[in-house]
Amino acid sequence: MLSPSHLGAHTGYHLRLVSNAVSQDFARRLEREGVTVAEWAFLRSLYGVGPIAPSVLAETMGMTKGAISKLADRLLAKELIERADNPDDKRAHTLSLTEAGRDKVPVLAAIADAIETDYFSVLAPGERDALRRILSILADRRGLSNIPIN
Amino acid sequence: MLSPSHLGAHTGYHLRLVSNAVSQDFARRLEREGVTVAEWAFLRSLYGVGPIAPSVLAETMGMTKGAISKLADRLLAKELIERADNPDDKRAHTLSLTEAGRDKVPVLAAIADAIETDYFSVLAPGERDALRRILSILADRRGLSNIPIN
DNA sequence: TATTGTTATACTCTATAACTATA
DNA sequence: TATAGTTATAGAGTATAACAATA
Repeated sequence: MLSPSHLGAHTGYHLRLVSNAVSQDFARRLEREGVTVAEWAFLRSLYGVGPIAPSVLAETMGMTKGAISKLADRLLAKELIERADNPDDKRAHTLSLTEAGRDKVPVLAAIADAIETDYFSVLAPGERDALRRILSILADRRGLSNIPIN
Repeated sequence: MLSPSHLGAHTGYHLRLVSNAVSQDFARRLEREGVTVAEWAFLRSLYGVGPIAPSVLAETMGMTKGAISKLADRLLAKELIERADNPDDKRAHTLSLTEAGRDKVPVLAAIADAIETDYFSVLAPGERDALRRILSILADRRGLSNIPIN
């Protein structure tokens, strides 16, 4: 090899470039609503379902129990979620949205929708479909199902 | 709207899902060489060019001066870069690769190449081209040129 | 006064592991 | 012993701002 490949030679570089821009913009807009991207994913995961154990959330969100605990602490402090004891197992408990949390989800979803439009409406419909299809191929191949936070 | 859009409804979600997987795998492999993704980008930016001022690096890498200072401190400690005074301006100085740093870059580039193959060779050539083209459209539209770190 | 660069502070996310309480 | 969850620690990234030295 004559010279080591440069940063832009890799698809992953371009992927991160666009992904980070979208995520950072999303994070900035969510910040005005007082939540982070991780908190949005957490709240959305709780929306429309019954009380969930932290361990289940850790599994579906691809985070450790410790990370879920910290996130839950913040959301409890913001009174967007609430904790309840599990009567069957005194070690365990469940998390669910408060009324304020339930009200918040559609507001946050609207922000996510706005980001989608702002960033991806420059693509022709066929292009956006192609992007989604290619990303699905890559995700499926790796068995990715966790919720991306960064 | 009947129900707030779900996490997977947004292209940005799928973008982060794949981008994070690639980056985290890349970070894990770089870790064995004792560097982070940010350090790789830093080192590659210094490769093949003359001594560079931290402020210039901050600009090209899209990081603050403070972040560049911290990165530079780590790379100095690892003896992969060196600092030199600027004789024309006593406030300023420049950064450049040490011999060890120059030797390291091709090794790290090979890791980046391996990641490229591992993740993206599942795509047909036309698909990979389409992905690169679509990402370019999105990056150009936003004037993105910074080096993505996450 | 403005600029170069360092340093300090603070916050998010990540990972590991020690720990408590209960099973 | 094993499991549910919390808490502690540490590292990497982000951002803002105070600061020293020099222009």
